[in-house]
Amino acid sequence: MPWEKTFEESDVIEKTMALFWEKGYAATSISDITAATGIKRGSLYNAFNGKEDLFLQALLKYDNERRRKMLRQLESLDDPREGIYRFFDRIVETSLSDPHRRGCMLVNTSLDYAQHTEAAREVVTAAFKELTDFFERLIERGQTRGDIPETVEPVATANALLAFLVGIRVLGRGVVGEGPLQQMAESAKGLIG
Amino acid sequence: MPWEKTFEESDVIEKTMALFWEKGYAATSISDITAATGIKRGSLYNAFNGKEDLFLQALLKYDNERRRKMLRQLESLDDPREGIYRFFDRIVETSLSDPHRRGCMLVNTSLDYAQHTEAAREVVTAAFKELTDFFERLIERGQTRGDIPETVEPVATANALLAFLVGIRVLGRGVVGEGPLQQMAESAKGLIG
DNA sequence: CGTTGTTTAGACCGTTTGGTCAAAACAAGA
DNA sequence: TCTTGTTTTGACCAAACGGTCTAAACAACG
Repeated sequence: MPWEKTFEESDVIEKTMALFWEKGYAATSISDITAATGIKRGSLYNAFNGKEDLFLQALLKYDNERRRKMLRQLESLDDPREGIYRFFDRIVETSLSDPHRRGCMLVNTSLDYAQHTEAAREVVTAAFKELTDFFERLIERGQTRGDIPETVEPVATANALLAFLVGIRVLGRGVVGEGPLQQMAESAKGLIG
Repeated sequence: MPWEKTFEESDVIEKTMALFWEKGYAATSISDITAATGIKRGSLYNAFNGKEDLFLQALLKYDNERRRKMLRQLESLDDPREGIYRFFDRIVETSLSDPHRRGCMLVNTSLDYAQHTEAAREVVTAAFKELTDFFERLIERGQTRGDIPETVEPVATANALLAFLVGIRVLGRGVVGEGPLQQMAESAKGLIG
């Protein structure tokens, strides 16, 4: 008896994500979303629970399809040090190649931390936790392989790399150009020799 | 013939600054401002040119009374390396002691770079330029005094310190606690030996 | 083909948005 | 005290906000 939806929910979320990513939560309106997706207002509210829910879905999609995917790829490399190197190369490259200068949606959201739902905050917190764990793990693996000096303290360095990541992604939104961004990435790599 | 204003413009800007600083441009409404200052709507528009102008004034006030003041203090120290050390100690301390977790208004604004007026963007750009110049200058002075190793490349390191600054201030808004923040500051100091 | 249960469309809701305006209030100079 | 030029006040504006709701459109089942 039912009737299939005429749109793919994940397509809507994908386009919605692009909006929240670029303009942030407060500056993105429901009308922006209906305009960008072609979905009519009523259908949107029939499929989702409102703006907050839409944002959470978008954030989860970003987290799954970008952050998680990237870490998975880099973790599978033979050389762990190379994993961290490539991580920062890709961060800089991604920042520069995006014409909209959207940066990283998780970093953007972390700045408005207090304004968001508990659910959204948990996504951000977990994502950053997994990032430092990723750095820490790769550092330790690099040390057992002899590629990374034993003088490098894994936990502290992982936190420092996180700071670099956030700094690069924020400044990459427009304040700073290609040169400085690359220098920052080189400094980050320098922390693990 | 005139009639003096019954409020101090700088007081209004001060309270307005606190709002924009905490919630950002888009999430702060004119009603928020009239509520916080007690100024009636019409008087506000009589004294200022609107929301964008209000934000610019607030940003300038922040830049002058916080960033400029801090750099001036630290630059007058005898030991330039100590200047950079104290800089990061104060950044962490300031981040943690603010119950509202507002971070740095210039950093917050830099994330919404594209959304702001050209005038506001110029303030941010100039502020960050002066920050890297500050780091660079202190590094060079530290090197001529023999306190900072000659192997430290002033320009690249200045950019790296800027990345740390931004990272610490963003993560200090809530995602991360005291321990990691201090570790990041220590890593920043570590860049200049 | 009619019933059933969902989706769609878009008019509609009250509230809030940034911004304006006319009239009243006012202090200082004449 | 009366004029003068600015400030204050609060009502007012159109537009946009997030969200609701009803009626029509629809595909699948009996």
